Amino acid sequence: MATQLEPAVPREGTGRKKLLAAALDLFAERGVSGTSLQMIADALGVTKAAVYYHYKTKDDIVLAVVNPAIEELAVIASEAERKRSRAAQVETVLVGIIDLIVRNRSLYAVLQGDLAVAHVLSEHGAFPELSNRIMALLVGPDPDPGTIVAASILLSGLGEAGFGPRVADIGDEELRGHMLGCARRLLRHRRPSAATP
Amino acid sequence: MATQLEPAVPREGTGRKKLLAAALDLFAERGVSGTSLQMIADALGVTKAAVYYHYKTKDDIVLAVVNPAIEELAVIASEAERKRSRAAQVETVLVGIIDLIVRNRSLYAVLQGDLAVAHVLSEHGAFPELSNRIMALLVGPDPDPGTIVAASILLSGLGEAGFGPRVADIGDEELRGHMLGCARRLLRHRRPSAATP
DNA sequence: GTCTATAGATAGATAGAC
DNA sequence: GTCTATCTATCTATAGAC
Repeated sequence: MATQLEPAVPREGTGRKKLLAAALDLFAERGVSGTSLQMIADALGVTKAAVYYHYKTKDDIVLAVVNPAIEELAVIASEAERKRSRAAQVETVLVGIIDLIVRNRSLYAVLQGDLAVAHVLSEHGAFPELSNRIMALLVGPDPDPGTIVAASILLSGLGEAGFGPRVADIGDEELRGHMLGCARRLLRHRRPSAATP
Repeated sequence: MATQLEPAVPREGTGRKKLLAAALDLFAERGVSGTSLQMIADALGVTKAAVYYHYKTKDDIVLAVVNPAIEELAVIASEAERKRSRAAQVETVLVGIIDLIVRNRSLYAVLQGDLAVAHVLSEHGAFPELSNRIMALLVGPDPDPGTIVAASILLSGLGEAGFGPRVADIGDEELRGHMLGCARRLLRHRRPSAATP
């Protein structure tokens, strides 16, 4: 099930949990490259060495912060790929991703907006492939350039907009609805020649 | 006039021009915080000290890279604010920004996607105010949350999508058209109660 | 599990020769 | 204008005491 009630990265907890929450806040505010282990340690009120006890490298912290979102995305993609109709595939991806974004607004922005994260993921994980799967689900087979542009704008825009200050005071329920509306307006324009079976 | 034939940051030139072009490439690929002055110097085949001859600080380089785009944005905003009808204001902003993005795809992504750039601009410039002006032109007075969400998605999405690898092989003319289509689809949904005079 | 201490590398930045 | 040389601060990361 893709829809959960808790955010992917808990705001409170002990040890690693608090560390990841603090790191996420800093990553979202200053960027991964702009965040030092010293800042993370200071935010927790501990020393750098204490941080290194939990994670061996900075990359490990980045991966640990971002991993819950990636796993949820993988679940969403698999769920969507099991649907038979194109419309159901698109709908499953949209509802799943928007729910993920709204539930944890800064995490998705860090995941897809930070170049340092992209760099780490391209080395340590299979995220590019997952990203391609999701894009393929959105645009379908043999997409025209217009659909590719629309889907690119949508995926980037949703992630960044969810974290932006202008939507900060919009409630989860309402934001979800508006984002879904935007997504459908963007993707549903003219149907190509082939009909959906 | 907002539409120019040359990109805002020239690809070739001498001295400062080449420096800014190299810096932009690195900023777009690794992020500002992930780019050291040594990398910029190496890209030019010179030493760090040679870079410091042209610009006193790293922030100065960031500002110099991003400044042409900001100036163009200011021209677009002023041009749009002179229009009398809301529709003309929106159209002027959309055409101007999309032209700017397409003409120099990585520059706008760095300008609005990099947290380090945002940090520098909030200290050294009046970019937040300009950003608010453009947003206000897009959403109009007393915007409903749905319009704010749509405009946020649009502005973030256009910038990031213009630089993305998926649209890299789409020509300028065609990309411009698709982006304009997406923008109009996103912003033009239901009209509020007030009619446009 | 958290600390001190420190290594080793690299960051941004400066002085002054050429 | 571009260089060598160097400074200081900070970075990631490790070793080992408590």
